Amino acid sequence: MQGSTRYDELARAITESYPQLPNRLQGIARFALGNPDAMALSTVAEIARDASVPPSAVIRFANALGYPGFTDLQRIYRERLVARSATYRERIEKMRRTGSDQDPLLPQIVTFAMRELEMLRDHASPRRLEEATRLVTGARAVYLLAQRRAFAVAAYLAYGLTQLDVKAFLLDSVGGMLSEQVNLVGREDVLIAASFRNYTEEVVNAASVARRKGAGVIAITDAQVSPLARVASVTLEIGDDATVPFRTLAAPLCAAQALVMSVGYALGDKQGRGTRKTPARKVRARP
Amino acid sequence: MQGSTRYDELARAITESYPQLPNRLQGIARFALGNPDAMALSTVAEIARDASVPPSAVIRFANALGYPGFTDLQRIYRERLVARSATYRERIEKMRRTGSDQDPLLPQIVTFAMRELEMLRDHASPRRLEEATRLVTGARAVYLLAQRRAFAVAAYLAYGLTQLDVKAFLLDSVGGMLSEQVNLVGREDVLIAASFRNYTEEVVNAASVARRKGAGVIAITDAQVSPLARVASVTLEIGDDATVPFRTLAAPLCAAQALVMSVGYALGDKQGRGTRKTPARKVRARP
DNA sequence: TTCACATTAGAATAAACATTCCACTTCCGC
DNA sequence: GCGGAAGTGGAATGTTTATTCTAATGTGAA
Repeated sequence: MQGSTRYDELARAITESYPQLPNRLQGIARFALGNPDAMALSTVAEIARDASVPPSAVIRFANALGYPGFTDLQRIYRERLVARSATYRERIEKMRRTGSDQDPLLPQIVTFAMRELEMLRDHASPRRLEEATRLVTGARAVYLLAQRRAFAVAAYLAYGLTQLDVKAFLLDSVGGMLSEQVNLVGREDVLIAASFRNYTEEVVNAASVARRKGAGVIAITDAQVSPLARVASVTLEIGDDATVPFRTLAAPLCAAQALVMSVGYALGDKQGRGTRKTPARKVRARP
Repeated sequence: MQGSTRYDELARAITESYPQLPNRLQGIARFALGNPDAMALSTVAEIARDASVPPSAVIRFANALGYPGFTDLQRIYRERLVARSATYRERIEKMRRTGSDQDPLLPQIVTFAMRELEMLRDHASPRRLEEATRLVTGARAVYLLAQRRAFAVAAYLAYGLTQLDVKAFLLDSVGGMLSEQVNLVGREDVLIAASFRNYTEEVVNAASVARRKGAGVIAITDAQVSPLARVASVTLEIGDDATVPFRTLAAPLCAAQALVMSVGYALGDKQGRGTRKTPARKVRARP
């Protein structure tokens, strides 16, 4: 990752050219350095008012720095505002503009996966993860449910939780007995269900049934508005960036892994199977 | 820190009113929840384009939420953007002071997953992906094999390939009949096996058997030196950074998805099920 | 003091933009 | 099926906003 952003360069350029700038433009330079947020979001007129200059001076300021107009200058400030997680988004934007479907396939997929992971990081709520962890550690048994594309998530959860000696059962609908399997879920149990657009009806229905029976339901899904989230007790949401042309499973699986590891830590603390560290290390070694 | 911002309230309002919203507006609601930065900075036309709706629908969306126009709605998103960059600055400050890795769990996992994806991108060989694709498209049937942690990869491949009308069978060892299942693999078939450290013996053995019987074997594994790679016809390797303290499934699954999509393109071209573009788009829509 | 030239303010203009309107379609209750 | 209401897309509209232009003002050298 590079050390200096376009904004950093701009700020340096303003500072350096400041002495050569005409009077009025110096005033704007001071304003720009001191109010980058305003530069990003205000209109020329507003900035002019706040910096006590006429609007045209603001344009001339942009010109003096080598930009064709204020709009181009403002772009830098806006970038900075969203810079905290825009790296992969920008890359995707660029791919769309250049229309480079000719990139090798795998780098493309990796880029989209990265973007999804960024979304996950930004949307993730530690509180919800805690709640989910509490549900799992307090449950008599944990049932895992997902179909089609999302099935991999349930499969991983079954593996991970079983490794922690949690009683985890994969509702795999072998023999077409999904509804019978769902009936196993009782008041003291927890169901973890994963589903993404377009949401598999059976999964949503099953989650709904489990909830009505008094079981805790943890949803791993792409947005709060997903039908699965609506019937869940806790939702771990992945986030949904419309500019990503297709989905990977990277983010859902990381969310699942976070849950497994969080449960691992919690059990290590509670049951005192060794020190606070020891079980944790065990968990970290093979999650 | 205050409990809830105007943006939080807005997000909640969108989530709650979502079910009552008309179709088009639901699409915008999803976009708005998933792309708050875009909502803050883009124009109506840009948002409309990215959310695949006409511009007027964006206005109607704002109206539906009780705002006189989009401009007023956007104000909320801009507030958030400014507030957010402030707290982020604080966070950096704090991290520098404490110099600690005491991040919440999920951001940590995401960081490691991203590192793995970078490794995958750097190690990926387009040529090997092509070879694997050729094997799959030329096979009578494709068998998927993986155990324990890697099972999710096989599960995904089974789903993805089946979607493409490839005859794909998941060797799930139900009933403990793995060795019998492996005997199904014949000279004209292909076995895709996934395994990572520490390599599951059964998987390596099964791959070895399949190879001796004349079947093509595609390995998804972490390095060329893996015992699985040694018996494979083609290896898609993930790469292995020793500094990453634990593994995620992000990279293996992206590799699997690359294979699925590559097969999808190849079949689209070969079988001429529509134009060059049509099947590709279908694949991209739900990979 | 005067000329030449850069600087400036504010009006004029052009571009971008949000918003409205209307014809058309879809959906729902009867 | 039928009528009405709700939803939808796209063109037309009016507003906001950036930018340009011009006349006026300040500034420094001769």
